[in-house]
Amino acid sequence: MKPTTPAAEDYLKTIYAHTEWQPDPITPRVLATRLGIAPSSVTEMVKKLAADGFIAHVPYGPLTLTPAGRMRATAVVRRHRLIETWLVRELGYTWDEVHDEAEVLEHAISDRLLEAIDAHLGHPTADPHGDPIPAADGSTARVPAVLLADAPPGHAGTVLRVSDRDPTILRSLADAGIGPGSRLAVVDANTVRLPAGELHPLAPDAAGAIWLTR
Amino acid sequence: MKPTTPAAEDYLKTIYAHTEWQPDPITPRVLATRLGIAPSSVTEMVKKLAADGFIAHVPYGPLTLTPAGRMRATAVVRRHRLIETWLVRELGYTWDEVHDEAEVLEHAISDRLLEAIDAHLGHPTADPHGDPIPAADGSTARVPAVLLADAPPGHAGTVLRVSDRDPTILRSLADAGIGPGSRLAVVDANTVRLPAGELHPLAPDAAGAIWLTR
DNA sequence: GCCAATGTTTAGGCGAACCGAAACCCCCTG
DNA sequence: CAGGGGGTTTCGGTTCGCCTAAACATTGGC
Repeated sequence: MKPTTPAAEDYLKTIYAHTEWQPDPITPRVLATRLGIAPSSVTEMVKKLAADGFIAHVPYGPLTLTPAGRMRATAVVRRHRLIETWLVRELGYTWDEVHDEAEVLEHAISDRLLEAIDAHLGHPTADPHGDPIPAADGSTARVPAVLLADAPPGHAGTVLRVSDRDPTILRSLADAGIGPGSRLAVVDANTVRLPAGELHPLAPDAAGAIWLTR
Repeated sequence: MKPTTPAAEDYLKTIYAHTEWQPDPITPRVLATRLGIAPSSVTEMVKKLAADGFIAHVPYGPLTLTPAGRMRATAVVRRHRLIETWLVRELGYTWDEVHDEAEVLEHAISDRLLEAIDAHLGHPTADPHGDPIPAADGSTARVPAVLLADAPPGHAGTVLRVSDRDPTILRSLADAGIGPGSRLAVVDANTVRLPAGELHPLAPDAAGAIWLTR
C-alpha cells in the first residue's frame, strides 16, 4: 500500500496507543494535544490518512484505525519497543531514558536492522516498561490488566506494565525496586504493600501509570 | 552555533568526503551529482550554509568548509563510521551492506547513544572499510596512502582502505579474502599478487577503490 | 428547545528542500 | 578577441508539515 512518512507514522502510532489500554476512540483534539500540534494540523493529516485508507473518519467524529492503519501502527510500535529494549539491555540506558531516543529511531531503522535487533535480543515479547512488543505480523499478546488507581484496596497482583509517559514516575519506581514482575498489594490510592510487608508511598499520579494482574 | 538539518549535514559530509583522499575542492556541479539532486538546489543550500558560517563560497567558485563546517562534517562522519562498525561487529552485517543503513541513522542517533556505541565497541579508530573514525573533537588520524591504480607495478603494501562507494567491488574483494590489513603486491592495473604467491585479477574499477600503504 | 461553550474544519500562510527553465558568467578555442 | 559551451545562479513553482484566525458544527445546560 501507500508509503508512510515519519509524521504520518506518529499519528497512527498515537491513535493506536490511545486504545491500547482503554476502549474509547481518540478525538482530533486529544490527538493534537498528545502530538503537541495544532488541531487544524490534525484535520489536514487525517484527511490524507483517510484518503490512503489508514483511518476511518466522519467529519466531527472520532478517529479509528482501519485494518491497514492498525498494521502500520503496530509496525511502528514494534520498532519503538524493540529499540527501547535494545537500549536498556545492550547499551546501559535506564527505562526512563529510552523514550525520546526510540521516538526518533523508530522512523530511521530498516526492516533488516529491526529483525537483526529482534534476533540479537532473542525475540523479546515485552519492553522494559512491560508493554507488549507486537509480532512482525501485527499480532499482540494481551493480558487482562487493572490500573492500580482502579483496583480496590486489598487487591494484590503482579506489576504488568508501567506507562512510560512520565520519566519522573519511572525513576521513583526504579528507586523503590518496583517494575514489571514485582508483586504488590494495594493499600489505598497512594500506598502499596511490598512483598517484604513494608508500606510504600507512591509518587503523585503513579497509581494512574501502573497496571496490575487482575 | 546554528543547528543543522539532516539535509545540511549531508551537504557538509559530502564536501568533506571529497577532500578526504584528494586535494581539489568540490564544485557545485559535482556536489549536486554526488547528492543526486539538481544544481539549483545546491546553490540554494550553499547560500544558507555560507550564511551560517559553515562553508566559504564566492559566486561561481568552488566550495570549501570553514573550521565550523569541518567540525560539523567530521561529527557526521564519526557517526556514520561508528554506526557501520557497530552493524558489522554486533549485528551480522557485511561491509557491503552497511552504507545505506548508516546514511539514515547518522542523522537520527543522539550524542548519548553515539558515545554509548563508541564505548561498547571499545573506541574503534577505523570502520570496516578502513576509513578512519574521527575523534569526538574532530581530529582524525591520517596515514599516507597510495591508490592502487596509481601505484607502480611491483609496489607491495598493506590494504589501508577500500572505498565503500561500490558494493559490488566490496563483495568481490570479500570473496577473495581481501580487506583492510591484507598484504598484496601490484602486478599491473588489474592484477595483484597475494601473500601465498597466487595472482588475483581485480574486478573492473577495483584498482580505483583500494588504498595501500606507501 | 435554544444557545453558548467546546471542538472541528476551512482558509490563507510559512519555511524547508526540492524541481525545471531560463538567464547569466567564465573561460577556452578558433 | 569573439563566440560558444559548460557550469552556476535566478526565478517561479511544488510538496510536506506545520501555524493562526476565522467560520462552522455539535451538544449539554438551562
